[in-house]
Amino acid sequence: MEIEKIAQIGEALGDKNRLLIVKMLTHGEKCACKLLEGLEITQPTLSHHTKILCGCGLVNLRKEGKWAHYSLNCATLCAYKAFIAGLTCSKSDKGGSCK
Amino acid sequence: MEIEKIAQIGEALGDKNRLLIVKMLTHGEKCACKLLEGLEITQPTLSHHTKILCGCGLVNLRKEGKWAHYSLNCATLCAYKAFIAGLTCSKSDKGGSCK
DNA sequence: CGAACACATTGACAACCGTCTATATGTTTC
DNA sequence: GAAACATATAGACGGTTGTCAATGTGTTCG
Repeated sequence: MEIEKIAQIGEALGDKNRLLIVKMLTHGEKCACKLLEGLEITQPTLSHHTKILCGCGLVNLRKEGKWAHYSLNCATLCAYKAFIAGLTCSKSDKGGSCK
Repeated sequence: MEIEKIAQIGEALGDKNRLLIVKMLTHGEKCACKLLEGLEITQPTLSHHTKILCGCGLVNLRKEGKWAHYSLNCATLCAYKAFIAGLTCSKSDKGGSCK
């Protein structure tokens, strides 16, 4: 994965509300209305954030009738995890383990 | 670590040049002049980026004479790694392993 | 001291961000 | 079809961002 893409994901994760959305989605797929309950923002603002999260590929959207169901995109999340995990603190820190 | 702090780190990692700086620092401490060589930005812009990276605690600064030596802050990096690694794709994804 | 060097700070700029209100789109239900 | 509902889009707002040229600060060396 190119560095621009990683930066884009980092940027998406660089907002408290989007981080909260991602955290909520770790418990499984959720509709926008459920996400909204857990946040202190208006509905259009949530829509804006979900668009950014989908835009960087971190979140999937499944439309069902009038509902929008959001879920984490495992592939993208894992790619980001792998990149971050690969950041070692020093040369001797083999594998980047944080004991 | 509070969610605001994680978001701040994510934001710091949400820029290509800062990501490149962090990557360079995984090979050990480096002075600003060395970092500058690996980037296509001016010296003041680098200074701006290092300030942001230090500000969120991801990077350490060690001054030695006229040189500024930068290195990764293991504690902060590991805390961020732990948070990201803890983001699971689904309930059944125990431990968030990305096989 | 004075020059050269490494880096930080200032101030400017266009571009972008997060947020809101208002409104539109599409769906379900009566 | 009309009303109610779930979500998206548009437009506006102040604030922030990444970048640069210019300048300042502190250090080293002749």
